[in-house]
Amino acid sequence: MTDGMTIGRVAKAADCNIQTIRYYEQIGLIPAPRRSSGNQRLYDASAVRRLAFIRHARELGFPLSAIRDLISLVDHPAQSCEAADRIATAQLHAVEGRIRRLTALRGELERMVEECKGGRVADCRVIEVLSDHSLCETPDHGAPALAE
Amino acid sequence: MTDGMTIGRVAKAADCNIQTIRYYEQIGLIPAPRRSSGNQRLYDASAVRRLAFIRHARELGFPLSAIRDLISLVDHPAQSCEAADRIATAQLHAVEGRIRRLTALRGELERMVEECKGGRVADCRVIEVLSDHSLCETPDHGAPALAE
DNA sequence: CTTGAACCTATAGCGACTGTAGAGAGTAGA
DNA sequence: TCTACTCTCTACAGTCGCTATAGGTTCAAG
Repeated sequence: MTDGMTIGRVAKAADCNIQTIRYYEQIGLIPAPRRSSGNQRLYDASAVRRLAFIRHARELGFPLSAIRDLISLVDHPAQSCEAADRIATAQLHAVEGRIRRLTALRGELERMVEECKGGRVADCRVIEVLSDHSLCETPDHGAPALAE
Repeated sequence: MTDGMTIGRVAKAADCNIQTIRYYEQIGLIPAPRRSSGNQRLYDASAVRRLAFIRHARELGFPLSAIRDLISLVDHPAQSCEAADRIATAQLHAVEGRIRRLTALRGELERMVEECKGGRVADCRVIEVLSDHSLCETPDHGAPALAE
């Protein structure tokens, strides 16, 4: 019943689309499953769990490289937590940085939207702010560098 | 003086790297500038302003498609502000969703790092959370829609 | 006139997918 | 059994927003 699920069923169960599953297999993030006589992939329940893990971590912003590391921890649950601690701490710092930048950004966007009340574009606060960096008071000194 | 700037000077002035400028030209986000006798691009001050506008919007997380729309508004300043407001509001919602999700994640990561003091991976909180979506209280269900 | 920095084009690569084409596999009804 | 239809297969191109490289040309200083 749980054994021998086709890729479509797994995709639904793990809320992950089919191409993405094949992509994860291709880059070695999940193991290649066994095949039916007609060469179709057949998964068991553990594949669904792993995919759900990956998708959830992705939704939370972990890059695949970090997920790869986390998976190798999951696969060796008896060892010390140290590596997981390191990964999580690094991830925590990254997340904190992103929150800081996004919070500054939210303030600016709120101000823009607030002041843009049906005027004409010529007076549009949104465009004014975007045009002049000095109008924006990022508490973050350097370049916000949205990326990452 | 402001007229006839080479791409390198413009890049410095607008805090935007050279390849990116050529890329923006290629995709039609900025107009192709005139050229010197030796085929080098020569920009005027308006190009710097436009690039600064684009870079600033990018830093704020606007996708190029939204920026394209904003530019067309800037180029037609007599019309209503409504479209700019819509774009900025969508971006604001996207940013708020991201902050919510990241804040939830930060909580989990903090707890994990806290509880991960020489224990074993088998008991690791973050892995547990990542494995089971129901443990996490993200108020935001859906996709970010706009940008990043 | 020579050197070296800045510029040119064209192309490939990144991460993390998504979409397509054209073929084969599996299933349900007549 | 035949047909119709859906699902899956591989392989590869495209997405976004750049960044990097290769191999050449132009410009400005000494």
